[in-house]
Formats: sequence, structure tokens, C-alpha cells
Amino acid sequence: MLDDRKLAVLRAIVEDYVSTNEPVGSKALVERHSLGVSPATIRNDMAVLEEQGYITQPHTSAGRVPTDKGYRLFVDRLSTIKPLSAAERRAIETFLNGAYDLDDVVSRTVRLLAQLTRQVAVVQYPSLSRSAVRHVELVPVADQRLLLVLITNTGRVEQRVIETPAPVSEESVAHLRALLNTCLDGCRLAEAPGAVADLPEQVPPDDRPVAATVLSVLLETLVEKHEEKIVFAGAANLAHVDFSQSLREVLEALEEQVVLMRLLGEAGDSSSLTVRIGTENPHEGLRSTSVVAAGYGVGDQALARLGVLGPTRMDYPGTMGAVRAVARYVGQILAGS
Amino acid sequence: MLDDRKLAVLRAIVEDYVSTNEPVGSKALVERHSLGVSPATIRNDMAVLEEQGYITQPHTSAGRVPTDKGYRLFVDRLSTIKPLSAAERRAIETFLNGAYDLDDVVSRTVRLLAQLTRQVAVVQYPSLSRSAVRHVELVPVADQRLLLVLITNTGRVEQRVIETPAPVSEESVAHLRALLNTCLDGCRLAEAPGAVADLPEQVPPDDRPVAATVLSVLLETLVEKHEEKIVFAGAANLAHVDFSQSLREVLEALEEQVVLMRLLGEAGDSSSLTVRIGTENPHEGLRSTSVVAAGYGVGDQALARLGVLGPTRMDYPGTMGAVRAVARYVGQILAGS
DNA sequence: ACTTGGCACTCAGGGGCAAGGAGTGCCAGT
DNA sequence: ACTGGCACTCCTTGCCCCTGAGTGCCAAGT
Repeated sequence: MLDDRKLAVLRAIVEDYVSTNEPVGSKALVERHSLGVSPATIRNDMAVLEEQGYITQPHTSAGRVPTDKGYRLFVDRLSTIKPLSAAERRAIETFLNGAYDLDDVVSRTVRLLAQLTRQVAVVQYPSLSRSAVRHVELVPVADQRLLLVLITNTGRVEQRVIETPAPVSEESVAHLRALLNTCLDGCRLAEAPGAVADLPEQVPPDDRPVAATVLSVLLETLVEKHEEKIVFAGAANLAHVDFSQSLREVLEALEEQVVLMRLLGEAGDSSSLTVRIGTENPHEGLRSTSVVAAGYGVGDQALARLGVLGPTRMDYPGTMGAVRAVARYVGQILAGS
Repeated sequence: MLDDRKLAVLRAIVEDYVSTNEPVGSKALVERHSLGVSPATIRNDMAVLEEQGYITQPHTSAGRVPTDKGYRLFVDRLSTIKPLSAAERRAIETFLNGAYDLDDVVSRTVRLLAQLTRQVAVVQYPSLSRSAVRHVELVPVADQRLLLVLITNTGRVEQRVIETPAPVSEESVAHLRALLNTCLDGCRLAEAPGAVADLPEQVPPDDRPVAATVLSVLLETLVEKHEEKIVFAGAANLAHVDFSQSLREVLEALEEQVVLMRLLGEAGDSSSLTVRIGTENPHEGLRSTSVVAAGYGVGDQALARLGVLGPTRMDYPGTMGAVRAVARYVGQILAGS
């Protein structure tokens, strides 16, 4: 029902509109792309495309603008992900290689991605529950206070201060620490509750209340909290775009952790690259923005996601290329550290 | 040279302009404020105020608008800091009391301040070099790898992985850890280099290379890095303000850590409340914004600063009240934890 | 020496109007 | 099935004029 030329017309409309930000007319199209037919023919094709809902005109006697549905078709069938230039690859490498801890990796990544795409970048911290334990440390800091430090294989470090119900001896702490490490070493955090289930039994009866407290804090830290740590950068890039809706709504959405989380979507396997266009987004205030997101992680399994948010009128092939490249590279960095 | 009535006129102009965002004329002034004189008189006063540079008119036949100099006079001599309402105080308390670690305190604070003032809030993490050591932990995580964890009296936790030049025994680590804690306990980080200067001499010769490595990493962590960790929130509040300059410039400035740091100014004593108006700001892109900032900390000494950025046309008394209240409260929270 | 009312002047903002131009839909011809 | 021609729509721009808010100045009053 849509022959090749109509698809080519749609592609041309998307490309022109993205680069000029102005409704594109039939005459301009034949001039800028060598379609080999006359404007009138294009007009007929456009009428069909409009009827099917792929494009629309802001008002009679204006050119055409792609609809969300039009962008969707473009992304799915009419475009290919554009690989980064050599210079861009080098930039990623040099910029990310300087990072010295997880915080630094994430903050560099988000700034890099924002700069690369000239849009708003969003990066989720590696999910705790999908990471594995590298080391658990238990340090007495006061009479009835322990510091719990948890280090994951993604370099993430969590700490919590624990108030113990009773004073604990150095030896008890050492014993508990050893037990914890034995139970948990290399264990995925999501499986931690199971791994420590029978731990209390291995503790001397006197220390059981303390052990219970420590365990409950530990599990709470892993499961409940921080699952949703997420940052963004590049808000300045929104400023020169004129949204149909208010810029304020978009900024507000960006400052809500929960919204950001849902925006990136669920982490699937590492290589998944997803595009959400306009109203496909799960948030009201982002009706006129699109999100390009990818999972990243150390192996096949994605630990978390990162992506880019911009106007629906964005350069999808280029953005997808950048997001994919950065996601891969961050994965390598995390694996290597 | 400026009699009482002229000052009253200036105050009225500032207040009206802040609330209406429109140049204020002589007639409107006498109507809204009971000045007891006629518009013509006010006009004469205005002419004087304009000549002296406190107000200006966007164009002939428009009302007057305060200049930076006018706001400065207003802040210095014509206004008093407005205390928060009981409801606002309660809001601060309940919102901040739920925090469970430093990250959480800071992120809650910045969001709270943004909401309270309806502007952009900026909060600097407690400066490392001004904090004191509460505990140093040294954990072997692999054959030639140690994890260094540093806990400060502000609840800040820093960690670094250290590659040692040679394998280290458990005992050596324990010994080194004990030494470090003896030297550093309660010590201000800024004084740490002095405190550990003679530490290598107390280490057995075999362990000296390792000790040296650990020390260099420790000092590097304290001094070099992280000094400038800083966050902001509430960018959405900028959206409905129309800046004379581009919004983009402001957003860009906000995303530069260095600029933010200079914006808040140097931490002085705890109670200092500073206001920077328009061109008094050290950054080009922020010519038409003002910053209200205060130090916060556990004792008299400020550990860091926090503040608010908004258009020069802001409610100074209210903003100053909010910033001061939040700064005090955060200090209490940190001291108590 | 201030203060005041009166008055002429300035200028941004908005409505109305016409010209220009980009783009469309439709139709008849090839 | 494509194309050229043509009438039509309607946004945009520029222009003009008017209105209203606000000013500066002056002369008179206290």
C-alpha cells in the first residue's frame, strides 16, 4: 500500500524537516532530493501519506511535518544506525578512560553523551540487584556502631551505619565479616537474601541479635534503596529547541527520578537499543520528545540503561549511533575496572 | 542626598516590580502604597533616583525598573530578612529528617530549597579539607590490592582502590591501619599531611614502600579530588522567567561545576549570608541573575555553602530567609548524625 | 524650598489591512 | 501513471494609525 517512492518521500520529509525545522513542501523536496518526478506527483504521494497518518500539515497551505507514526516508520524501516566518526570514537575513548571510580565514570558518561548528541543525556547507575558482591566490610566505628561497606563488581560502593542493639567485640565483628564474605562472595545481589538465609545459625547465640540487625540493614540497602539512582546532563541543549508544550514541563519531568527511570525502560539484554517517540512515552509532559536508550553492562546481561532525550524532531540515525557506541564503551570500562 | 521618602520610593519600586514583573510608574506607586504625596512628586524623586543610577527605564514613556545598584541598596538597607512561616519550618523539618546518609541529605536539601524558593537551588558537599577524620579503614581485597575507606565527621565516605607495589600480609595491613587511625583520628583533613609526616618511620622497613603508596593515595584523595562536588535542582523554575539573555547560557553555567563553585563563593563562618546581584557575579552568562548563598556546617566554621540562583528580579527578603533557615537546619542534621 | 496640577510629548503594543509568497488540491492532457 | 496549469488558502510581513501609560517640565500654590 506504500510503494517504494512513497517511502522515499517520507524519508526525505523526515530528513529535511529534521535539518531545517520547517514544514517541507513538494517543490523543495524535488529540488533537494533527486526523486526523478515532478512536484505534482510528490503532492499526490503526500496526500496518501497524510491520509494514512504518517505526515500532517500545521495548516492548509503549509508544507508537511512527520507525525509520531511517521517517525516510527522512519526509524523502523527507512533508516540505518549511523556509525560514529573516527574522531568521535577517539573522543569517547580519551574522555572515558580518565575516570577513576564509578561516580566519575557515570558523570563523565552523561556529559559525554550530552555533548555528542547535543541533547539531554540520561544515565542510570548500574543496578545493585543485578550486580554481584565483590567484598563486604564491617568496621566498628563506635561502641554500638558498625559501618557496613559493600563493594560490587561494577565498582559501586555502598555504605551504611548500623546501630547495634548491644556492644560487639572485635572478634565477633571479624567472625561475622568472614561469614558474610563467605556467603556472599560473587553472589548476585538479587540472590543475596537466599544466600544469607541460614547465616544466623552459624553465629554464636550471643551475637545473633547483632547479626540479625546487620543482615536486615544489608538486605534493605540492597533491595529497597538506590535501585533508582539516575542522573542527567545537557539540559542547556533544550533551550534553543522550541517545544510545542512548555519547556518547563520537560525540565520538571527530568528532575523526577521516577519519571526518568520509566523513560529509559526496563533493562533487557545488553545490546537492546530502544526508541520511544512522542506519545509512546509514558509521561504526559514528554509528549513532544523522543527517547533513544540502550542497556549497558559487563556481559550479555544489561546492568542498567542510558540514553538521550530530545525533541521528536531529532536525528535518529546519528543519535542511535552515539547511544549505542557509548553504551558499549561504558560496558568495557566497567568490565575492565 | 537620598531622603527617607526617596528610599521609600525605591523600596516600593523594587517590591512592585518583583511582584508584577512590569515597569512601575508614578501613578501606580501612589495607588498601591500610601506615600501621602502626589504622582508628580514621585516623578521628581524618580528622576533623582534614576540620575543616581538606582533605577532605569526600558524606554522613554515606560515605568521604572530597579538597576543592580538599586537592588543592592534595597538588600543592604531597605529590607529585612523574612522569617519562614511555621508551615515552612515544619516542612523543612519533616523533609530533612527522613534522610539516612550524606548523599540523601544533600539531595533532599537541594530539592527542598528549590521548592521553597521556586528557584534554582545549589548545594555544595561538605568540603573534605575542612572536615575531620572519624575513621580510616584499610581492607585487603586482593593480593596486591587494598581498599581505602575514609569516613569524616560529616558522614562523608570516600573510597579508593590502591595497587600496592608488593603483596602485603594481613598483619601489616592491620598495623598500618592502626597507625593511620592513631595519627589521623579527629584530625582536620587539611592538616592531615602534617599529621602523617612521620608515620613512615614507625613502619617496619619492609612495609615502607606499601605505606608510602597508601599515604600518597590518601593525601591525593583528600586534597586533590572531590573538593568541588556540587549539585543543583529546580532548573524547571527558570523556564517561566524570561531572561534578557538566553536561558541557554544560564543552564550551561549551571552545568559547570567550576562556575557553580565560584558562584557560591568561599566558605566563611557559618552564619554568613551573602547576596550577589547581577553583574556582581563572577560569570558572564549570569549577568541577569542573582545568587543568595550561606555557609553551613556543624560548628561555627562553615563546611561548605548552599544557595539559590534566580533572576535579579527576585524576592530577596523571602529567599534570604529560606536560605538561612535551610542552612541552619542542615547544619543541625549533620551535627546530629 | 517643596509640592502639586496641568499639559505636551514619547513610544510600545495592538488591531486592521493589503501585498507577497509558499504550498496545496484538483483537473485535464499526455 | 505522471505532469503542467490554475485557482485557492492562509501564514507572514510590513505599514499605518490609534490608544494608553508614563514621563518631563513649568508655573502656581503652600
